[in-house]
Amino acid sequence: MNKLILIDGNSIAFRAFYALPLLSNQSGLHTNALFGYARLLEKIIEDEEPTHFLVAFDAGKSTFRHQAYKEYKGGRQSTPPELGEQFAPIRKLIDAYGIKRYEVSEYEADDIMGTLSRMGDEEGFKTIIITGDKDLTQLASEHTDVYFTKKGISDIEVYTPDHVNEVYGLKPLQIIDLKGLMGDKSDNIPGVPGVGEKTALKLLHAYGSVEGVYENIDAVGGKKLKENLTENKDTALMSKELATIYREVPFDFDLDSLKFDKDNNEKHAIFKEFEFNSLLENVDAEAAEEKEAFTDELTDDLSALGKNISLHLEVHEDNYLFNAPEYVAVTDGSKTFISRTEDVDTDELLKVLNHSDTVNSYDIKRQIALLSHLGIQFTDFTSDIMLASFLLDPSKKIIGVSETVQDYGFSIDSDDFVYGKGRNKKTPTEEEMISFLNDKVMAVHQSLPLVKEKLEKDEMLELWQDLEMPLSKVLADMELRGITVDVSRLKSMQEDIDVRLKEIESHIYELAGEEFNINSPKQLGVILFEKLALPVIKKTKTGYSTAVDVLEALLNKHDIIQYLLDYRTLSKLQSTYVVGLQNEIRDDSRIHTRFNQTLAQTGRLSSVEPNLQNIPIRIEEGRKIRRAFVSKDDDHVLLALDYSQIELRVLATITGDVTMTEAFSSDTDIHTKTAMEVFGVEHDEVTSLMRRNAKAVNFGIVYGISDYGLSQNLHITRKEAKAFIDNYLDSFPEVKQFMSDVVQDAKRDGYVKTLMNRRRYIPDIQSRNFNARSFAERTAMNSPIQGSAADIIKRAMVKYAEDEAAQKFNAELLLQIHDELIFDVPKDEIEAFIPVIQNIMEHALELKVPLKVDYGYGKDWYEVK
DNA sequence: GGGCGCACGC
DNA sequence: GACGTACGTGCGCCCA
Repeated sequence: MNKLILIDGNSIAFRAFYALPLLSNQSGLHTNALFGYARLLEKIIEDEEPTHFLVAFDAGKSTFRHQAYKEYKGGRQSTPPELGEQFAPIRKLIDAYGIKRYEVSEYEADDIMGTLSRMGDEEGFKTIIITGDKDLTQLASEHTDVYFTKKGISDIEVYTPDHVNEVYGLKPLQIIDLKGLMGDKSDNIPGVPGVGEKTALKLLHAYGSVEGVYENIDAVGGKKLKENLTENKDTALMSKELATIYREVPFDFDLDSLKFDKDNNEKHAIFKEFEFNSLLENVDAEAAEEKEAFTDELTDDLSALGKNISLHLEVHEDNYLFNAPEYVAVTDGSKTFISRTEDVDTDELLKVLNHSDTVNSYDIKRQIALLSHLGIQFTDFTSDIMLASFLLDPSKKIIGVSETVQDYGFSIDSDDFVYGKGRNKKTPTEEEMISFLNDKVMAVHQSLPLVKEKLEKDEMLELWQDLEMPLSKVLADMELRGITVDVSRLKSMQEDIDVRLKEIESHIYELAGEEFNINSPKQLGVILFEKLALPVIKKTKTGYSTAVDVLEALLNKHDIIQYLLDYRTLSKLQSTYVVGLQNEIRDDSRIHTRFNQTLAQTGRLSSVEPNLQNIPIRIEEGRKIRRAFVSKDDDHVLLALDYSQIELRVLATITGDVTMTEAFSSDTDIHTKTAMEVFGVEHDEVTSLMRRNAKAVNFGIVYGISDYGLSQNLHITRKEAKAFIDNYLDSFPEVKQFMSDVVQDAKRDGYVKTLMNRRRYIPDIQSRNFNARSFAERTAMNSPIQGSAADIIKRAMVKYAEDEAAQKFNAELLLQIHDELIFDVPKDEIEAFIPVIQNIMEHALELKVPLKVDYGYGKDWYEVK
C-alpha cells in the first residue's frame, strides 16, 4: 500500500530546536535542530516505511490569511538566530535524504499538507502528518493520522478521529469551530473573549459548530457569555475561517512525484558535515548489512580475467614502504581474484598485469611500492581513482577507498570499520578480508567511468593523465630509492649538542633560581611571567605565550632570555633532526620519506616519515644537519637545482604585468626592482631596508598573507603594512587588476584554477563573515600562483623521467622541495647532466618570462649551496 | 590518543 | 570595525 508522510517543516524545526541543547559542529554551525530533525527522519523511515514523502514549509510572509486578517500570526517572537541559521541546512538535510520538499508563497505548510492528504485520501493512500501544531488534528480521517510531537520530538501522540473524540469529544473538523470560539494565541487568532477551551467545548458539545451556537444563541446560558458571543459574532466566524485549512492548493506536481526510496540518499556525507557521529555509525552499520552489494564471481585463476582490470594490494599499515602486502585483489568487473599474498604466483601476476590493456587502481604509488615487495616491477597503471578524486576537489580529505567511492554511490566498509580503531583494533578473518576486498576492488573498478566523466567535465583529464599519474611513478621511484645518510655525522652532532644543552640548562636553572622543564611552555611561562615578573607580551588560548617573538622582545629585560633562545634552537635541532632523523635510517643506510600527493590544497607535495622538506638551512647551526645527507658513494655527488623566483615569474605571466615581465626578461633582481617601483626611486637609491621591505611584500603576495601577517614580519604597524601593499598594487596595476578579477572569478565559479587547470574551490568567498571572506579572497589570489608553480616543477619531474637524453645519464632523483630538485649524479657525468636537466626544468612550461634555474653540487647536501 | 604550543622549511 | 590571519610536519607536554 502507498504510504505518504507529510512533515510540517517549520513546526518540527522549532520543536527540535527547543527539545535539544545547543549543539554545534566544528565550523561553528549550530546543529541541535538539525540533529533532532535527522533523528526524527530516521525514526519515521524505520517505523513507517513510507513510499511517498514530503516536507512542507511556510514560505510567504503574506498568505491569503494575512489578506483576510492582517494581524494573523502577529506578535510572534522572532526566531532565535541559532535556529534561523539552521533553516537552510535543514533543507539540505532533507535533500540528502532524498525527500521532496515544497513551499509556496500565498499558502502555508498546513494548506499544502491539507491538500495532499485530501489527494491521498481520494487515491487510497495511507497518510501520516507529522507536526507540533494541534490545529492539524482537523485533518485526521479514516486514512489520515496526525502525529503530534509532544515534549521533545520522539514522544508522539497519534490523533485518529477516534483519538480526537477521546480528547475533545469532537469530530476532527470541529477543531476549526473550537479555534473559532477559543482563538489561538500562537497564531494571533482572536476568538471570542472570555471563551477558553472549557467553554468552547461545552458549547460545541451542545450545538456542534460556531454557526450552531449562533443559531441557538438564545439558549446559551450565562449573561456575560451570551453578551460576548453576540458582540463578537464576526470575530468568531473570521477566526473559524482563519483556522480552516485550505485543501485546494493548486500544485504543479502529483502524488507520484513524491515517491521515496530510503536507499537512495546522501546521508553519509551530510552526517559527516554536521558531525552526527552516532547517526554515522548507523549508516555504516546499515552499509555493513548490505555488503552483498557486489555478489560477483570469485575466481582462483588470474589468467581467466579480462583485459581491463583493477588491482588492489592490501596492507593496513600506513607505511607501504616497510610493510608487505597481505592480500592481492584483481577484478575485471565480473570475475574477481582474491588471495593471500604468499599464495600468489608472482610471475603469473606480472604476466597478467603486463598483458592487460588497462590497469586501474587507487593510489598507484602505494601499489607500485607494494608490488615491489613481491619482487614485481610494474608501473604501467592507466588510472588512479585517488588522484582523480583529489583533483576533483582537493579540499576533500583523502582517507581511503571506502570514503572516496562513497562519492560515486558505492557504499563499502571503511578500513576503520574492518580493522577497528584504538582499543577495538582487530585482525579480520580471511573470510572477512575476502568479502571486504571483493567490495573494495570492485568499487574501485566501477568508480572509474564516473571519475573520468567528472574529470572530463571539469577539464582536468589531462592534468590527471599527463601530470599527476606519471608523477606518482616518479615519486614511487624516489621513495623506494631513498637518500643516503651518514649516521656518524649525526652521532657526533648529537654528542656535541648534548653537552651544550646541559651547559645552557644549568645557566637557565641558575638564573631562574630553580629547576623546571624548559620544554614545557606552561612551566616556562610561570617562571618568566610570575617568578621573574617579566612583562606579558602575548597570551595564547591556554596561558602565556613563550614563542620566539615574545622572547626576543624580552631580550634586554633579563639574562635568562638569550639562554632560552639558544636552548630552543638547539633542542629543536636535537629532537626533530639529529635524533629524529637517526630513527628513520633504514638497513640500507638510507632515509625513505614518503611524498603525499593528495594533501596540500595548492597542489604542492608534502613529505612524511620523515619530512625532508624542512631540513634546516637558514641558521648555520641547523644547516650543518645537511652534512649528514650524502651522495651514494665517493664517485657520486649531490646536485641541487632550484627555480629562482618561480612564483613571481608565474605572477608576471598570469597578470601580464609589463614592468615585472620586463624585469624578469632582463634578469633584474626582482626585490630591488620592486623597491624601485614601490618607493619611486632609481636603482642606485634602493637602500637595503627598502629591498628588505619589498622582499617581504613579494613574500606576502606569493603566500597570500594579510596586512597583519606582513606587519608581523616587518615589525611595523598594520597600517604601515597596508600602505606597503597598496603602494605595491598601485605600482603593478596589472597585478592589481588580476587580484580583483580572480576574486570575481571565484565568486562566479566557486573555484580558481592554475595554469594547468588545477582547481581549488573557495566556498567562503561568499561568506558574510569578514574574516572568513578576507581569508578566502587571499586564498583565491594566492592559489593560482602557488599552484601553478607546483604544476611547473611537477611537470619538470615528469618530463625528466620521460626524456630519453636525460635518462641516458645515471642520475637519480632523490628529493623535491617545492621549487628545488635534488639528484645523486655520477661525478663523471655531472658537467654533462647539468645543462640537460636545467633545460628541462627551465622549459617545463613556457611562460611569458623565462624560468631561471640555479644549481650547486657537492659531496653532501651542505656542500651544494 | 588528541589538542596545543612551538619551530623548521618553502 | 569586524578579530585572526600562507601551508605542512613533527616534537614534547599535558590531560583524559
